[in-house]
Amino acid sequence: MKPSDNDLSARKKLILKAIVDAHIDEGEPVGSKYLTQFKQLAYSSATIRNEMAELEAMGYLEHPYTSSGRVPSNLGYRFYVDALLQQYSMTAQEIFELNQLMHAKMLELDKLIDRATKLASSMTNYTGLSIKPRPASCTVNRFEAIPVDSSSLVLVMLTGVSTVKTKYVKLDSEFQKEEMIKLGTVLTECIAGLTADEITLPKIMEIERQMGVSYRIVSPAIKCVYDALSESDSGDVKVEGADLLLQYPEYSDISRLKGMLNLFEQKDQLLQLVADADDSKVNVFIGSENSVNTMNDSTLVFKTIKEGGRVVGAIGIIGPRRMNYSRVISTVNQLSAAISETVNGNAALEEGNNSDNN
Amino acid sequence: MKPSDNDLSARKKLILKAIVDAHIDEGEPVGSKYLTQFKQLAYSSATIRNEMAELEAMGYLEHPYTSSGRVPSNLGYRFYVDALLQQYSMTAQEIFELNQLMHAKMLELDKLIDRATKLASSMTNYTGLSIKPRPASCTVNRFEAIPVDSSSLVLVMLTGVSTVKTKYVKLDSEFQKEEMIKLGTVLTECIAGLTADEITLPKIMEIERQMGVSYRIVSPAIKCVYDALSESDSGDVKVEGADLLLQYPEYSDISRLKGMLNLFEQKDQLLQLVADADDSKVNVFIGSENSVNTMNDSTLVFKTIKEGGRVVGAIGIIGPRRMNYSRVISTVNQLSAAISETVNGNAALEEGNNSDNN
DNA sequence: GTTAGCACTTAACATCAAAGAGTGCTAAAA
DNA sequence: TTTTAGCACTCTTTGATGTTAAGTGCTAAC
Repeated sequence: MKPSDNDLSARKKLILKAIVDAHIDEGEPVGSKYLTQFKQLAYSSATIRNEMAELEAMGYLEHPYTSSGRVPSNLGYRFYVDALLQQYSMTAQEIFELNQLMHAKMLELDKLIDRATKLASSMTNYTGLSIKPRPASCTVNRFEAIPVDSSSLVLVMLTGVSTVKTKYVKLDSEFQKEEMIKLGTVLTECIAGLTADEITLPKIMEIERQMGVSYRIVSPAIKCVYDALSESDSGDVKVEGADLLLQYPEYSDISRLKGMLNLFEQKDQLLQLVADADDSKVNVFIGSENSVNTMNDSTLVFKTIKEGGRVVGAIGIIGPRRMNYSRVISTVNQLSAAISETVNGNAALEEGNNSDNN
Repeated sequence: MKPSDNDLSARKKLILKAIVDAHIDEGEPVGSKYLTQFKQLAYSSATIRNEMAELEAMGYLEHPYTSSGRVPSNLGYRFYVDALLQQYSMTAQEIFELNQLMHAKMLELDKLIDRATKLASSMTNYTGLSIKPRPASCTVNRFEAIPVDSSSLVLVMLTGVSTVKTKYVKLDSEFQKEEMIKLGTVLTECIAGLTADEITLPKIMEIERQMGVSYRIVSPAIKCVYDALSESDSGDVKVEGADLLLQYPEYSDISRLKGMLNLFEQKDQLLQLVADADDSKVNVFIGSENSVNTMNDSTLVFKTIKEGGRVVGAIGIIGPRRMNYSRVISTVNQLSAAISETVNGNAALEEGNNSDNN
């Protein structure tokens, strides 16, 4: 907070906040006369007008046209979010729903994120984003091979407390069950904990050596492992409640709506955004602050979810720039925190207190 | 085809087809004069006008208002699709892309369906639906338990050639690895092939009896099995390319667009639609022919995908009622057939001809 | 420093007229 | 009997015009 950034008189702050609040409520440019109705602003419209002109000169407000009320600029929203926003506190109902979610008997991270996103969307009435990033350096802690028949097996890969991957492996020729089972042990021994890039040719040769006469089983299997580690789980973005956007007048403009729907299709762009973001706090991208040019009148709020140290997902809310920030931010924060807690608490609860979790 | 249904003179058919084609092309009501430009219709506008009036009386055409061109009614489209449509033949490019998809080295049904849907959407320029119905009576052929530590294990359930489910099972107390492994064998012995409903108390007691002293391991595991069989995989609908809708003028109308986006959110409704549909052919739901009232100006085309005898998914295209039917129908047909083939060919290819499939 | 007053700007809305497209009907032609 | 030309009629679309209302900027007075 450099003084130059924050060089607003208390009255200017009051007025700016009132304008942003009013614009969020009403959705329309707010004029000086309208503001005089608030008793915190016991000034004439002319005075407020002067202040507004100055706020505009400083870049916090904008003029749609020569003479209509003011609208906050990106900078105005930014200042509002960073400095003027008061804490939102959840209602009993919301806390109840959140607890419901968290105590639901499911540990699967994916579904947890999906449900939290759905909840976030319905609680805020904006569109929710359930984001599962491409695991940057996914590793497998343990391999297990399950023979299906003489020429195929299922490779089960345990990657962490809440994720298991399976792949069907089709073999070139026939093998004994024992050979297949051995494959699991050998893979675990040789390449557990490695990323896709670290599986080098020498490693593979070592595996083949250990498999002895069944060395031909290795090549197709390794292919699957490689797939599972890299390409396979290539990140996913789910959109919850896109239709909710339509209730806000900003999206009556077809071209703006198109931009938004387009963005929803470009999952890569969203994944990138999340990948580049700050892990430690709620991220708020107001209007065109981020690289995504199509969302000039929208805001994206999201927070990542970490398991151990690694980002394993994110939940987000996207809606009109004119959104209820305090509510959205607190909802996203609480929900993501709750998930992180559940997922990470997991390991700590090793001894298991009841049979209700699976 | 009762004669009464098909009681249209050759000329009426010609005119109806011309009207539907023209309306699909132009998107606007088509008038009598416009039609005279086609040389198959070597009549004056007045003659055509008379025929149009009769077609309207028969219910095949509609009048937006007293005097503007005609638009096909649902019945008109229906007749067009059932009786007037000529076969579309794919371009070399399209056949190439389709083959690309099918020869891609992935057997996972889910991803196959997703990719096919994406392809269908991009080939037709309409929105794609990737549908994986709630498996009505999912059964597990084989269970395998993988010990993780002394109080948790991963239960791997093989349900078919291309599906594997895994569940983390958290146990009440500590068990030996051997006990866990035995659990897999016992489960396979006792409840392989059963649906969720068929797992009765006697069955469970039998499992516990067979587990002997480790009987306490059964209860949490059964819970997971139950989850996996019923609730868990509760059907999924993915929408590909919702933004494509916006290029068609019918969706410039916000309320119509809203109906569509709303429909996309109500996955249950779509799942139901697919569940009720005919397995054996491409289903075409024109306008409000189906129960979904919100899609009066849209058409849904889809075909289910079967593995063995069971419906395991569907791919569909949804777009304006005024869509390119021959193209959409053939695309959906080809893609779903290709997937069915790949999936079902699977079993037949047991001996494996190369290592390229996993 | 604050306020009242007033001229000015602009969007939004309603009204109106003219243009255009297409029909239905009648009567004539084939 | 079928087809066609002609014409009056209906309804949408478009553009122009004027009016209203909201809100600003500025100046001068408090």
